[in-house]
Amino acid sequence: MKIATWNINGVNGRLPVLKSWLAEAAPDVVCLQEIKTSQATFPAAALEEAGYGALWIGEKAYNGVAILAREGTPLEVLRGLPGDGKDVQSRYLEAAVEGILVACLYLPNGNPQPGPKFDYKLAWFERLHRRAAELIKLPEPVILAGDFNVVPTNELADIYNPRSWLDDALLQPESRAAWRTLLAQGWTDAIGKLHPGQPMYTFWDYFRQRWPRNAGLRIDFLLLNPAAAKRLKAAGVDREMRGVEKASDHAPVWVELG
DNA sequence: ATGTCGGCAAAATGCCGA
Repeated sequence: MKIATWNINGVNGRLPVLKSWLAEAAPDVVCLQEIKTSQATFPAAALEEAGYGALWIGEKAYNGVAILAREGTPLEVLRGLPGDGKDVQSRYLEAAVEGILVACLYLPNGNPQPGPKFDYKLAWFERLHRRAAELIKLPEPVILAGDFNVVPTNELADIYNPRSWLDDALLQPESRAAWRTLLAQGWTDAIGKLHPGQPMYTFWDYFRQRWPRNAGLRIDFLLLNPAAAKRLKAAGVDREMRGVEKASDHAPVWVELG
């Protein structure tokens, strides 16, 4: 069973790219972030034609997440991250597919920092800690998948060169501490586990020729609870999707569970 | 500071967020 996550950066503008990747990669489950569409304008019919049922939380122009499943619609478990009734941004969705609980998340970027956007990022992270602490206890496989907007370390595995990113919210000590607190609950970073020390970048900024220079960051992750980690067979990044015409600035990341 | 995208409002250009 193949489960993927992809920050698609606009699902409607990216539909041809998404459909060609679905046909090629044939994932069973896909978590999408930054669908950038209102609830009513999500391309559900086109994805249905491509063989995928969908759940989604839209938001006009910004954010938005979706979970796609081949052969049927995912069963919704939770819509929105608990803990702040005033948070109106569409960033979190949970669904069950073939016995696996999948949480699709788009963690706030947090720039500029310091400031209210960075405060929102850290508060959102704490809410995620609380939800994840419940999920990791479940006996069935659970996967937290998405764009976590954190570069865990300055190592080459996570970033080509931190120099021009040192003031960025993605590299701040507070963001990294929140990341480590999450992992310390017992989650397995699938790519880190199977490709230790390798530069498995998932995002290349549109600016400054960063894709041609492979000047990437690793900020999209699939985190597995112990039941899911036991079944981990393979993991990878579909880098070639960053090089196509009209590419998203992120590439798909996937795991294969046995 | 800059660079480049997607989406949107109100128009072929500027803004926001990333």
